Amino acid sequence: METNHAVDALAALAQETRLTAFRLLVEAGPEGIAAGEIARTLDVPPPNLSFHLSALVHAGLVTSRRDGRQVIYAADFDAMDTLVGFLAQNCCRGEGGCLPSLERTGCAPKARAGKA
Amino acid sequence: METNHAVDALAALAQETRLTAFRLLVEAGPEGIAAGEIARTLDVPPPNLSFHLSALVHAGLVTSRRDGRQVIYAADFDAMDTLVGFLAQNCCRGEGGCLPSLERTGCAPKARAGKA
DNA sequence: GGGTCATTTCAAGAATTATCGAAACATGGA
DNA sequence: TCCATGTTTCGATAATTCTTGAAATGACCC
Repeated sequence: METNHAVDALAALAQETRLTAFRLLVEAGPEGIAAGEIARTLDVPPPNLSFHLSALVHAGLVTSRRDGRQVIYAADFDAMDTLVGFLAQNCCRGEGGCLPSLERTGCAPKARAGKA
Repeated sequence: METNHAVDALAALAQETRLTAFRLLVEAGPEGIAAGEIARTLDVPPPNLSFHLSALVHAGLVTSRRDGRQVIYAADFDAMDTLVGFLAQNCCRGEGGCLPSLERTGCAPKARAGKA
């Protein structure tokens, strides 16, 4: 991941409405949520939300597809993995155990017996 | 980690000069680097860099201490761990293995035999 | 086609953030 | 004390981003 791309992704999440929307999409899983429902849940005017959602799409963190009249947005989990991976590398340069928080989240790769 | 704090930390890293400076500080380790040296390395005017460094300090990602005439900045690894942990939780809600990239970085907690 | 719902685009203004040069501040040494 | 060095603060400007309401687009149903 290049620095520029990382800056874009970080900037996309560095805004309250967008971060909250993204968390909502992550919770919703691959099925995603319609734009209107996000707007209602977050109590954000639709044009405003549309602006922020397209920022997330532009940053590659979210995908969109049309379903009838609705537009469904969904988190791109691979992109998030890439971003977290980038940050991890910039946090500890590969020294094992430098991200102890990950133990609590359970998000790290499954432990393999004997591997250090 | 509250959403607001996460937004602050993300915003701090969502700028090229700051992200580059932070990577430099991570590479330098706990000993840190003097402000002037960072400015020279990044070829950024000192007042400009000072502005960005204080943004990183304000976000809690970096610490500063004076050493004679110089001010030494150092990455706060705990803060970075907290941020990555926050993102991880917002990425996969605790489902194991949702951040495969971490396997490559080697940053995740050491695997424990038998633990899944 | 006409009507309605869901969403986006547009244009303008407000707010925030970044950059720059000049000046101020702090430290150490002559 | 005076000077030199390293860094920050100040003030102004430039650039970017956010918000808002109005209008446009796209899809469905009659």
